[in-house]
Amino acid sequence: MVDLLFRSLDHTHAAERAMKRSALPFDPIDLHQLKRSCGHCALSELCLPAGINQADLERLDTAVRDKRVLERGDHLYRQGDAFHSLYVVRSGSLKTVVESDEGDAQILGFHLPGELIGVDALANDHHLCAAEALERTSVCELPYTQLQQVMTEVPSLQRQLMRVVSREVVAEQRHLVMMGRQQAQERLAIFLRSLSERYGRLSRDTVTLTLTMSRYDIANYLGLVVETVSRLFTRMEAAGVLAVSRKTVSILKPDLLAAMCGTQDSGKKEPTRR
Amino acid sequence: MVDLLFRSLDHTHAAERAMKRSALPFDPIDLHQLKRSCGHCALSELCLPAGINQADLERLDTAVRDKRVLERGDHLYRQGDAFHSLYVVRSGSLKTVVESDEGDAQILGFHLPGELIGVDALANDHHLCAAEALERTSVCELPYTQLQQVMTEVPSLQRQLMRVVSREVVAEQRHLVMMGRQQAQERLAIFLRSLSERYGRLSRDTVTLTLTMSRYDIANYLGLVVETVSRLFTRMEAAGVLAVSRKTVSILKPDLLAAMCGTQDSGKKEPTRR
DNA sequence: TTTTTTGATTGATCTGGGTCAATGAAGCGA
DNA sequence: TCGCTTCATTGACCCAGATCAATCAAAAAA
Repeated sequence: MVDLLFRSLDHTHAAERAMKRSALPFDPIDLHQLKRSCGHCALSELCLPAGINQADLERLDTAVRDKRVLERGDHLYRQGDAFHSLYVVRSGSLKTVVESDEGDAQILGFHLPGELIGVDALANDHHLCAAEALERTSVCELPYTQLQQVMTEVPSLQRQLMRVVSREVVAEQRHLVMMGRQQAQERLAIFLRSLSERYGRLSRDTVTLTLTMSRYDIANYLGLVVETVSRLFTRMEAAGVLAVSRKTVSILKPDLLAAMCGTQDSGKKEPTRR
Repeated sequence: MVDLLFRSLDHTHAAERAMKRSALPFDPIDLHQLKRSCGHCALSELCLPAGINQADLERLDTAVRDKRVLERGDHLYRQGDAFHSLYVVRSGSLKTVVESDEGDAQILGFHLPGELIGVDALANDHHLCAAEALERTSVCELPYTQLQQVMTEVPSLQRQLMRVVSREVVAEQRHLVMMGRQQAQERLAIFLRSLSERYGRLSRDTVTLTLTMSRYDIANYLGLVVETVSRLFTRMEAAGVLAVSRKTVSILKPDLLAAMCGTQDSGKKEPTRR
């Protein structure tokens, strides 16, 4: 809750960091990735290239700038920054956060590989939220003017972008329903299931999740308080549904977890209306 | 909380209604509007045509099907319906609602003239929420395949559509922040101010608002219960901020209302974290 | 017109989850 | 290694807003 002096060009800082880093020893991920194109990307089916043919893919590659790498806590962009590019997460994870004038923040989402961020900035050419890396994270940068150009030439890309943006809208809607209708325990259950499912799409382990965000982040995202989240983890572990150890959470009883997502009326008949 | 039998084609019903209606006496609005094109529409600056030149506007018109008119309570589409078109509200207002398996609903938004709805359906070709008219409402239908075609020919339209979609994302984000961080009174204050501001953009009275939605709808939208909303109206009227009479709400002290939007700490120093 | 239904308001009471406070347990820089 | 800071957990208490219930008014049906 301190400095929110808008820096219009975070890019410069990132560039500096990138240069420093390349002078450092072992950083094999970076080097590999720089050579890769959308056509060879493991994420292609989740990402913009989905359903686009080979020739058009090459065209798309011209609109993708070199990947950027962020360390934990680095900002991809800050609230108020001028808009230049959309970003696709390549590896790692980020959170997007809006901060109100009063100083309190709301986390809008956690973003895993293959997911697009920055769409909110299209409305008025400024980022309305900040994007911050939760761990070492690399992203593909899509400078928007170039992307637009390619889209006019490749209609299927235009269609695909709309689809991806729509996914973003849907995710926000689900978040909204959670905030409006769900009880605390349901929220956490939904969050964990959704995370597990998204891990699954990335062909990761869907049972043992490694949370890259803090309890504070989880609580904030769920519209709760950190103490409540902590208590819920404890309770769900006691119920045998989860095994919790710090950042590592294992889903021991997926069916029970799923049951906790609905309005878990363990006695009432009619669902609460509110 | 009753019938959610998905009808894949609500269009047919609307068509029937339209025919019936045209046989009825006085309905001058309809007749006028049918003649109008995007180029002459009073909403053009708020809507898709914004920033598009005359020649391209004519092209856009080819992608806009005849307007549809809905009566209060009519559905523009239902949850689960197959996706065909986006819609722009022309006059009147609608609400979009998701209903969970458990039967309880969450209102995602209220939609005024110039606003686009249906974007969430692009993700998987099915509407994930229902859109229901709150009063007699007319919309412009944009069949998506045609819209796509025109967009490939008119890049500025493509850009503009992304901008409008982005506005939708931003609105959802604001809703989310409200649900996550704001107290009950702040939520209502924010809601009223936002409504007033949107009325202003439509050059309507920003002081005396005519609410087209019920208290239940407002409460649901705000993640509250109808009793709470009712009490808040009473309290804000007692405080001299509002004059409330059924569906008509006048903002007597806009500055006070604005002050109620922030975390109104009438004593505390640090803003609550949560 | 009267009856019925639906929407809105108000009061009394209860509770889920927030607030406050204390204690551990990592991680980290020096 | 030792403080120091940050993150996480747990307990005791409290309150904003939900629930329950009753009344009233408007609108729709009869």
